[in-house]
Amino acid sequence: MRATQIFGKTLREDPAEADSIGHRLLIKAGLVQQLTAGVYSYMPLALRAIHKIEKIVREEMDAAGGQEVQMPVLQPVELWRASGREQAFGQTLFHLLDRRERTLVLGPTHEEVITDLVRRNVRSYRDLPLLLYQIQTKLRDEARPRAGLIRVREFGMKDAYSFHAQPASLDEGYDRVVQAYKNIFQRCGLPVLVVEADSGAIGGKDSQEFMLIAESGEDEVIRCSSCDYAANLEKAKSRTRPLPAEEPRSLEEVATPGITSIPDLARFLGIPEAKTVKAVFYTCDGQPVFVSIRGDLEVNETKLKNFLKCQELRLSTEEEVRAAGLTAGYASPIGLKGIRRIADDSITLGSNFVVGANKPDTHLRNANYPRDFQVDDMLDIAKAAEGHECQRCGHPLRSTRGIEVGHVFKLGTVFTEAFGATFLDKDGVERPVIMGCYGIGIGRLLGAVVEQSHDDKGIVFPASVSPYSTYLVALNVDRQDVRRAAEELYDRLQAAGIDTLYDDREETAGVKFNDADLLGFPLRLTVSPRTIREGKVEFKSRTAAKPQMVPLEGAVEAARALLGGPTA
RNA sequence: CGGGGCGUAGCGCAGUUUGGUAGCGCGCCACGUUCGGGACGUGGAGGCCCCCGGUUCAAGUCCGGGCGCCCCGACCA
Repeated sequence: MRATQIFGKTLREDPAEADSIGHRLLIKAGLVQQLTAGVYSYMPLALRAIHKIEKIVREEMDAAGGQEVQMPVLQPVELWRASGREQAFGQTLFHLLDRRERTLVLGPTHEEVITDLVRRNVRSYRDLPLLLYQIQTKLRDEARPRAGLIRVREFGMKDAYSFHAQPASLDEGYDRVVQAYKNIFQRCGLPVLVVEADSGAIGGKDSQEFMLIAESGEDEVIRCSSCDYAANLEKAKSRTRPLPAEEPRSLEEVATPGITSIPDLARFLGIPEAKTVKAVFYTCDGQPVFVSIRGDLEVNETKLKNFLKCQELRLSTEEEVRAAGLTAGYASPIGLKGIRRIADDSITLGSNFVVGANKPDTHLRNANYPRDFQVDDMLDIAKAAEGHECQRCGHPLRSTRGIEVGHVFKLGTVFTEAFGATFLDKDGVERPVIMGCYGIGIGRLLGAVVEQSHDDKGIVFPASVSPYSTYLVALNVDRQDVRRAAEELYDRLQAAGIDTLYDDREETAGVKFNDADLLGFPLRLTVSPRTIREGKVEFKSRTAAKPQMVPLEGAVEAARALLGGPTA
């Protein structure tokens, strides 16, 4: 492709509405353009990168035994009512009416459609296992699109679904896809971390996310500084350090005027925050829930929500707290009645805690579970945090941010039971098909690559996903000898299967070199009066500090060797 | 949904306080000079000042309403 002909060009100035580095580079390099919030057009260069990513994805999915299909974006809402996910997705699900006033939705994902498809086509255990995948546009009316290609409302996604007769087969298929994903990210030049993940309201058992560690990432990842434990904050567990054992003392009131927060309370009484028990009030689908947790910890709302199995979980309003007969700031699990009580198991790791007295300006010392109060349920609902101990090895945990580029789930039979997708096993018994699902955001992957791989001059594309492998610069294109040498080299590169963007514009050297750096293809070749005088061409790798000269006649071979074979 | 910011040429922005001919830089077109890290000169094209309504002799500017975009938070199978 010639730079004089390509659609789209680089920007000289930084775009105004780009926060992350990756987003800024994508726009400045002219790769993508926003149409409306969270909706982007892909320019020819970006699309070439996307196609290369998709090729890698297809190769690895096929190698894992996948078969590619394509399912509709337009879907009847009834499918979503059948699975219960019209509610679960809520406003994120795009709805529309057709001319006959039938409600359709724009697919945010395809579990419903694929399960329906499998129901119609799978009868016997002999039809299983199956791994089906597609690369299809997804639409989600996100509350807040942001960060360029990272969170958008319309995006390309590779989604795959596996179907099995036995749990062991699911485990095996799941592992195979995980390996395929590792291969895909590695081939795209992305160092990803596989972390344990929450599977959401309608999830199954195991779930893992593939995270690119990045400052601009939306997710918080907790990982061990020593062993390989890593998890999304939503899922992460940590070991809570027990407090030194003490003889239980008797309960006594203490005046704490105006002290309503744990930090104030600890300071006022001269005790560590861990010696207090914090009370947090939630409203779970309209029902109040009283949560107790050791004062040095925070509630992990995802864990709590999963346990309560509710649609909506939120902090209670002041009115709701009052209506439940509680005194905000001084609420107590002691003597509590008529409200569901949940506690984090951290309250057993210590004794003689300070808790609220359920009357203003007063707390109680020496509260001990279960001597002084009981709860309905006790489980791990604590948020892991930097500095906590790893539950596997005891070393300190670290917190980092990450971009989720892939997510895999063992769904089990949640969907197949809802849709009646069953098969007959060897014994002639009808069973629900066991299911797994696996996603990779294609556009997000491109965004992640750029976010991750750049320097102060621009993008540094890994060769595997670079729009072109080679940027051929001709300087002084008005000179016939330069023009001829550059054109000839361009032809030879193309004939050799090396995909090349040929900068034949009448621009100065600075403009061309800066664009070459900004676009970040792996190899830059320069033909100029200076080089052809010696019968040479200048080679510069995007990551190399200095260029080197290569004879013109050996240039194609040298490029091929550098790039590791044909690249088109 | 709560909080904040912004809508003026393709892009980045000034002008709005105090109403009076719509500007700057980059980019774009033409010609000339330049030619290895975002050159220079001369000439030019390009505007629904987000939209609707109001006030006024006069509105980019003031008033009312709406829409859009961005950021923080909530939310995010």
